[in-house]
Amino acid sequence: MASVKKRPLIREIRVPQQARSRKTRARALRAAIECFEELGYDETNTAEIARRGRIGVGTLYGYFRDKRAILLELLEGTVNEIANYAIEALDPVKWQKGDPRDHVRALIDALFHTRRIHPGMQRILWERYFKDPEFRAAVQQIEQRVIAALMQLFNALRAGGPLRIGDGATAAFVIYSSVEWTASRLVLSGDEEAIDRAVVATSDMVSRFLFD
Amino acid sequence: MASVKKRPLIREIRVPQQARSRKTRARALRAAIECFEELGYDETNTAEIARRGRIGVGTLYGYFRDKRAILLELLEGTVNEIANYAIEALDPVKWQKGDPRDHVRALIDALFHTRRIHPGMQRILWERYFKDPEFRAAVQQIEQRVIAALMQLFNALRAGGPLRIGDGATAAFVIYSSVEWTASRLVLSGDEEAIDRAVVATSDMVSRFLFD
Amino acid sequence: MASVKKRPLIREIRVPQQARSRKTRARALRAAIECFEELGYDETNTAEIARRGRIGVGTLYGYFRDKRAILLELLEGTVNEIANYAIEALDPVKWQKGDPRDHVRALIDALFHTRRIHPGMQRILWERYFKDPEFRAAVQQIEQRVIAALMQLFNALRAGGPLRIGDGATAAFVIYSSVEWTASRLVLSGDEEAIDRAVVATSDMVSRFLFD
Amino acid sequence: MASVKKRPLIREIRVPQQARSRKTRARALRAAIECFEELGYDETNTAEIARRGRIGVGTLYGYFRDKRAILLELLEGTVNEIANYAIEALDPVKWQKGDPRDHVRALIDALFHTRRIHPGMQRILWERYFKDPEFRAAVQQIEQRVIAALMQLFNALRAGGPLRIGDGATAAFVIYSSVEWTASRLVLSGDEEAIDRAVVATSDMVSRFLFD
DNA sequence: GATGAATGAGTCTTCATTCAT
DNA sequence: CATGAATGAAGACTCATTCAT
Repeated sequence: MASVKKRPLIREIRVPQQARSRKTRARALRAAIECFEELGYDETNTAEIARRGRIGVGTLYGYFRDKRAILLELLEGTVNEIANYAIEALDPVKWQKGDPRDHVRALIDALFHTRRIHPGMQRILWERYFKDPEFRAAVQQIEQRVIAALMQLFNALRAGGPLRIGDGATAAFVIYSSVEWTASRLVLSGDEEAIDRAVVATSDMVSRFLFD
Repeated sequence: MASVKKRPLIREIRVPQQARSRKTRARALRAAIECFEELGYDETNTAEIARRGRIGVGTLYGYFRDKRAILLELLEGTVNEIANYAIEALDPVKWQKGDPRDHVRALIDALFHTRRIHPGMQRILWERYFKDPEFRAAVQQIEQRVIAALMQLFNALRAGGPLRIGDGATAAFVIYSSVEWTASRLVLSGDEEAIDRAVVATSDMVSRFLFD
Repeated sequence: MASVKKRPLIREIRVPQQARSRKTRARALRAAIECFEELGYDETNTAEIARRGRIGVGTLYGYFRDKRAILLELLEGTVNEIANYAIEALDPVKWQKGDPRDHVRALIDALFHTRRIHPGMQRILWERYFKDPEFRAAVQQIEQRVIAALMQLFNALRAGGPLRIGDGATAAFVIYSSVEWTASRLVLSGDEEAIDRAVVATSDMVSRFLFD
Repeated sequence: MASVKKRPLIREIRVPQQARSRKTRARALRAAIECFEELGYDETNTAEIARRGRIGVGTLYGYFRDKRAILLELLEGTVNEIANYAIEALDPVKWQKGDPRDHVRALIDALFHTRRIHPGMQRILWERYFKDPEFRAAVQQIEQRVIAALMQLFNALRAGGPLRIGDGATAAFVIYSSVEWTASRLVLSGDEEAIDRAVVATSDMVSRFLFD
């Protein structure tokens, strides 16, 4: 069995306040990430997470609604982290100076190389994205924030000179999905040189799409 | 089962020659696609496939090694179909006449709209892609054929005038993954107008990357 | 299950320390012995064992790796028990006094009558012996201990007067297998008088073989 | 699942008269013996027998009531063959001349060495003996014939000089089971030299039991 | 007569989740 | 609070047997 089940749940989920409690919860998450990475989500059972976290299964269920909740917390954290990074980097103020093409390059380079999350989690992220509508909706909401930031940037850039794109929203989406996917694919391949080459190509593609 | 060890006895998989047999197998596949679409792969059990196909579970296992084999056949068929379509459309001969930008547009339009496979299968395709290394390898092999076709086209196009891209292999990969992913995402959304807009934007992006 | 590969995840087998746990495990074993006795090994399913033990199937699998492990524990225990009894009875010190013929008779009498294990298990023991090479090897190792004890006794007896046998190892094996088999056959028949008569005959046969 | 089931059978079993039919049946038996030998009874499925016999499964069921019937025919044939051999060799007329000890030796030698049946079938024979009461009863009937022959021989031998045994029936049973089992065990071991040594020891044991 | 496609009951085993201690 | 023993529903897969062709 796999995902997205009913939850007629009443159980109170503990929100750790004490230092010790926070630590226990963190241990659980660390153990979970280790398991998911190594084995995948479905292949990881809660007993294994508890064992590696040196806690009881019951304790696990004290901190998380269910197995899926652990994954979602991990995954949403990751997605948000990357999104926040991108959004910050897309701040129009930062693009006022210098060649926008260089900014494009720098951002894409960062996105392609900075893998804050473990590659195993990357795999699971996409797997769940297609499997779990609720999770997909959550991710899409985060993605919308990035796309909105892109559109704001486009508006700001238009002030400095015309962009080649007409429909900013669609352009933002296309650019976002292209970069995201190419990055994900390359992370899975693990080929560092291929990543470097792809940074160049992708930056060129995006810059030409936008600027000249 | 009865004894000690698991069966090394190789079950013969029935290869249908007779009309009746072909029909049974087809019924199984039709039922499977229906289930997978509606419920997802993991959530579909073999009994349900059999029931919808109006066949016995045993019959199912006469035609397919296991549940996974059913999915793989369906998925590989789909991936190949799309790949073959693209490869044919990328035939340099066809690009000799007319504006290459129009060819780009036409191909992307076709890829974004023509979804021969049910969108539910599209979801499962990517889900399995990240979950099942063996399947991933199979898909990547097919993808390589498309990328090779792209590179051949680039070479042919260079004869008619310089391309803006340097590293053809990387450009092909970047274009391929961008288009593929944007298409997949949009298919899932099901928003026809968004697809039309994305066709324009994606075509522009690719054309500018390649040509001017 | 959900994904692609079978579980390399090693299930931890519960080793009961607490009183409650010990009781649960014992209940499982008692239920298993009852089922095996009554129905035979292959004909017993794990659900039936669980039902009779008033425990969940899952609980069963918490204490035993699989169905076979339950049987092996039961069987090896039995075999060992009998073997240990025999080995102790074969202690040369005990044979120093009295007529060796009487010792032979007493031991065979005990072996033929003392059936600590249920006769149904006896049947399964031999059935598995021929079916399950791993189990057979385990039993043979235990048998070797008895045969070794026999040989030591022979050596000790030679001190008190010559034995008629030459090759001690072969004689030990022949005696062992003769007694073992005759006992097993008679247990199955359940005919008490036949057992008594066979004790006499077998003792005579063995004594004459060894002593005069 | 394994053995001894209900049979509310009505199906007519074909008794082959034609030469071709006899051949087909023989092919089935040959294939079955091959499978049983190689894989064991439970591990052999009817499809495999049919495949190796180059006949259809349906055909198989035309000649035999069920899978078990095939085994029983094979097994009973084997048991009878050995029993008949022994019975013939126990004919008192043949023991009139020469030292009875030599006859004992010769017979045991033959029984230990002559393995008309494949050793794999030997294993299955005992496995089924303990598993299948109906088969066990059939075998025991055959065994009774051998034991009866033994008793007749004893009576004849008493004419030529006193035997050491009192209860002929019990002695016959004990000797029979001892020899049978030792032979079976040794066949499984496959150690030719051990067999030779055991022939000597067993003959000595039996001769001393009977004669001096 | 021969065939082999079709059947579906039956089995072991896993694992998320609960709750008594 | 923490624990981990207990649970049992759920699922993939096999195979003896039948019967339409």
